[in-house]
Amino acid sequence: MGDESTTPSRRREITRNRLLDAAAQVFAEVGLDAASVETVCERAGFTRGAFYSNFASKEEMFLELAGRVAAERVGVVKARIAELERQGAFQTVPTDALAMVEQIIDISNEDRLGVLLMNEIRIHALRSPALAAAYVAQEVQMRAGVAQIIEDIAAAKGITFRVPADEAAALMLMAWESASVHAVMSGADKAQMTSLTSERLAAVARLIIDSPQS
Amino acid sequence: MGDESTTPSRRREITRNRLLDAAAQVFAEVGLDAASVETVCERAGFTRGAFYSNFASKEEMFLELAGRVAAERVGVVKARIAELERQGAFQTVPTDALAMVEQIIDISNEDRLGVLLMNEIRIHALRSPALAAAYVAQEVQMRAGVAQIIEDIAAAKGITFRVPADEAAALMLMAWESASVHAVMSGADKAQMTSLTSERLAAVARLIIDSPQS
DNA sequence: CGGTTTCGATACGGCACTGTATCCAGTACA
DNA sequence: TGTACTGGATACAGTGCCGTATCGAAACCG
Repeated sequence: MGDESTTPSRRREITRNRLLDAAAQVFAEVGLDAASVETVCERAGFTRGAFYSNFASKEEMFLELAGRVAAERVGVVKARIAELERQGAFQTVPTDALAMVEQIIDISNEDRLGVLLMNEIRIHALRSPALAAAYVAQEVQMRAGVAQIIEDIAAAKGITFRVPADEAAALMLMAWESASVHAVMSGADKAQMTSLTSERLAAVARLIIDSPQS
Repeated sequence: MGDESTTPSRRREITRNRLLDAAAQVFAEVGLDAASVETVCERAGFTRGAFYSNFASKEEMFLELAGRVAAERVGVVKARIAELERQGAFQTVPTDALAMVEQIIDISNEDRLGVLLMNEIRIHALRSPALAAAYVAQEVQMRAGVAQIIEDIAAAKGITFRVPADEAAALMLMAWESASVHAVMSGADKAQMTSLTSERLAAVARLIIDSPQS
């Protein structure tokens, strides 16, 4: 993905980002198809002129947004790994599965809109090969990252698992996604979301860990 | 929810169903918002006149469709339970987790469009309380049904689980949904879908079952 | 069989959104 | 500080879709 040709000019970059931010909100709220270009622009404080000067179409913009979201999510996990390794936190990580999970989750504390946006991306990925590619790529990265964390913790605490780290990671991500959806659907606020999600993830973690906890 | 006032007339019922069937296809293919009432009608072999004579709006129709799909899914599981109990099949169920799961799954052999439709319903349920209610109700029923099957199998084969049947059921459904999505997204055909899904489910089953298999 | 009712087709007005073409202002650079 | 250019606003024509109102024909019933 290279630069177009010339420097994208600082100003242009800013409006692009503001448009993308607004789009993330609007797409999450009403969905890609129901969202009009106009609504996105209003939210960003621009008119459609600015939009078509920066993006070829709503769909093209959505593709870029999806990539951006994916990159950001992966980045958060990567950063978390680095941070944990840097401060050697794995030794001090609590024994309790629930507390353990909560510590990891808290970083990627996703809100209602975030969940909606990811689901919006997902369903469109089910219909568009281009989006699907981006989506599965992100998922692979996420799984690798989570697997890394899992392995680190396991090594530090002498835990063994009943399944390979990669599969464990897949299960955790699956549970995380599922729990988020349930939380949002039952109208939970952010605190409840975190609570419900981490509880559910802890249950999976207990299932994965080889030795029954104390 | 009672009858409107008079008998809905055989003819009317038929066109309603044809419209609903067409809608299920179209909604699955392009999504609720992108689907025009006209497209649905064309697919069903009617004009918009027929539609507005039968439904107040596209959204109202979607709500009804969602309920119908939910009822049908639950019905399939219920029927499966009845069938298994009738023929006392639990004794003859294979020991291998994978074969076991495959036997159960094969009934609800869902295709690409089915997965798309369920995801479409789900994401709209995330935004509409009415749909959310229907969705979680269906999920509760499904979980209960699957839990029933799990308990029956466990009793028949003297297996114990590391988690309560209800939680095990939730995990299985979660894995099932997740695997279906992955299969569709990677462009798998129906056979591959079944294969991938049952493999994944078997992995979860192995994780849930108390004693490591033979 | 003839009247009545029901149901779906056809016709119409209207709206929201799209994409482009043109215009104006702020910015950079000499 | 003047000039060239970039970026966003405004204006416009076109399109698709919606929901209703009206009409014709098939089913229903005495």
